[in-house]
Amino acid sequence: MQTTVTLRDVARAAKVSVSTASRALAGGGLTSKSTEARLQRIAAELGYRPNTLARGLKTRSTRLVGLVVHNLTNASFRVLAEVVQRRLRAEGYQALLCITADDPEQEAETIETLADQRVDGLIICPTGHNGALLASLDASGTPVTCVVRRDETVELETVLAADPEGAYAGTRHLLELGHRRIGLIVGRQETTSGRERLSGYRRALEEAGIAFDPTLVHAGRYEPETGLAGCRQLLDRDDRPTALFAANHESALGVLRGLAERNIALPDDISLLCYEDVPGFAWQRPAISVVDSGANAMAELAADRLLQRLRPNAAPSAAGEYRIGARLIQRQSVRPVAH
Amino acid sequence: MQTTVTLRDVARAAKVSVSTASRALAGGGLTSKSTEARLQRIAAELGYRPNTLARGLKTRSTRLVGLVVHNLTNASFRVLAEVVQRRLRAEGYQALLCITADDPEQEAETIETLADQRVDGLIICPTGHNGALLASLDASGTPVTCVVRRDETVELETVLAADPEGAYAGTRHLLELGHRRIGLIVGRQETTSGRERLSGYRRALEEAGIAFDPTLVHAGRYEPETGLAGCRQLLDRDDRPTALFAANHESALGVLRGLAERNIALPDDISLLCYEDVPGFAWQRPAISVVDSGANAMAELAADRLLQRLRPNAAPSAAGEYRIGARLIQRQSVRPVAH
DNA sequence: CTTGCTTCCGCAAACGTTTGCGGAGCATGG
DNA sequence: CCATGCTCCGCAAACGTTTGCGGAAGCAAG
Repeated sequence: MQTTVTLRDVARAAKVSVSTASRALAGGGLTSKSTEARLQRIAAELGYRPNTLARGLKTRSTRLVGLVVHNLTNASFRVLAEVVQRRLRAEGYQALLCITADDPEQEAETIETLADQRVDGLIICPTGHNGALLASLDASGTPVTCVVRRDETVELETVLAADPEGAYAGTRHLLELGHRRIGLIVGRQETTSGRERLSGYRRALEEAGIAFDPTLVHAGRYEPETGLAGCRQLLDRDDRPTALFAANHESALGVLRGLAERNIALPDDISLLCYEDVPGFAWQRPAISVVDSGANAMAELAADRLLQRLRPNAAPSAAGEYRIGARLIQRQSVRPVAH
Repeated sequence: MQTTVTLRDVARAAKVSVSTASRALAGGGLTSKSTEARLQRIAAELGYRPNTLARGLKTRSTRLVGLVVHNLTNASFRVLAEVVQRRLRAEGYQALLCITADDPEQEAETIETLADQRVDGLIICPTGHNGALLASLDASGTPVTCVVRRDETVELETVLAADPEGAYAGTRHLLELGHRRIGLIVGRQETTSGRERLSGYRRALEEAGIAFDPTLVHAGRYEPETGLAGCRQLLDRDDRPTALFAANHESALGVLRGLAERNIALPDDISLLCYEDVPGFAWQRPAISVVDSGANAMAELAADRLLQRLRPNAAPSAAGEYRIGARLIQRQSVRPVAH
């Protein structure tokens, strides 16, 4: 039961006042060079570590930022958590990781808790139901940047994937290989990403002079189960699609299973393209072609933006929107259509 | 720029002293029922939220616990993060997630930072190089429980997978199907899990009266590259193994790739069993048989143990060791050996 | 020797809570 | 009517910092 050593102890050992000790350790040149050095030494010898609570109470700045995501299995969120954590730490911040399971209620509770903790900032993938809460946080001096998803009810700094372009590029890739009937398994249309990925798909189709067929798209949650359901539905048609475009990596897993169920071989019998890359896709067989949504870059940018606004000369929350470009990665799961 | 409402404001509005306000909101029956209700109401109306910093400073208890893992891509760590976070929150704690990349230096820094934040407890997968630091934390009243890996330099509460039994069960499963040459791809022998998984493998072999052949095992980091290298090495032998046992899910990815390189079909040409389950394995084709190391249960137990020691009537750090049983899940990637 | 300027440091207040101690009010029992 | 006990509340100190303000030295110039 070590009695933790406080600033008073350091000051007493150095025979100076607490204030001098504080200033010396802060090192802003507020004390003479000699006392500064001396106190640094004594503090080190005593093993002094400042109490962040007390400091935070006084300075109104814990160096904590909240990071809230839906889960950690989704690839975007996983890399988001990893790189944000790393970037923040490099700048002396700590990440407070929270998981909402995409549930507005949990999200609200989480945000409140984080506010109570007096986090300096917040990076969040919003559900879209707590805009007011977020906005008031941001307005009251705790910068909030949204990522991956946009909360449409409110104006906040947001960094997103270039989903329309990504989906466009992906379906266009399939079209160029001769595919005409392309099944799309996409996210719920209440979400930005769901809508945008669908719209990119449509645009590519229309440009190619192909009528949009709504029965070729299956929308649902980003889970393997929707992939499976969508796959079954699409495969049951008389005019079976020659290619499938799964709009996220988890639904692609379901598609894989669905194909296996019916003994449909990839890529011989059908082509599969997937939105979002994940290590397993590169390693498995056949390797899955993807359009990489740029989760890494997105995370980096989100961290950058927030850190920017965390600096002393903070610009007053510019509610900008940033887009991260997508990138097609060709592997083995798509091939030209046979005729 | 809202001026945050403090306890003083509530007290003033209710025309009582700050202390009464504090007690009323705490609700321990230290005030009359009526004032308690009245203050609850007023606090709610004013939107009062207690300042956790001030509270922590006074009570010497933030309700924060550090959670430090090597990364988030490894399945064990991912579910660890998810379930620990969930369990903690259910009890009113917040998780402070840190990532060390299995680097002792980053780990040391992380631990210090967490100590500075005055976390109430720590759940950590240790590198094994900062035992002293952890032990002193634990001794000074901040319970530390290790998970997944044991820090052998020191006595701390630890919850581990039953690796020897798991590996034993897995290779035994293969043996029962007639396999005699079983290639093992395993973790570095400096880690507990690496050694224990190897020892389980050996024991099963010896029980079956098969001589242990060190050239059949390939040890390395838990990464796809290790799996690939190991796979190549094992496949280059004249007497090629009839089954492969990949001792973690990431190396299994490498094995998959290695097999594909040489056009070796699963499970017709060779069997593959994998330690650690991961959603993709169940969905992909052929579905990979695994021995599930029980990451979920491990995480639950770790959280339980720590929470237990966090309770007021805290038992003085019992440095126990807990083991989580493994479970064989048969899917499609292993089959009886052909003769 | 006084004046004025610089450099360095100490005093004390403040941040927003919690909590030991004691006091006021009131009822109860002798 | 007094002693006693109980219930409820306020005073003030404390947790460990940071920081505005003022004062003590030191030194140079007049």
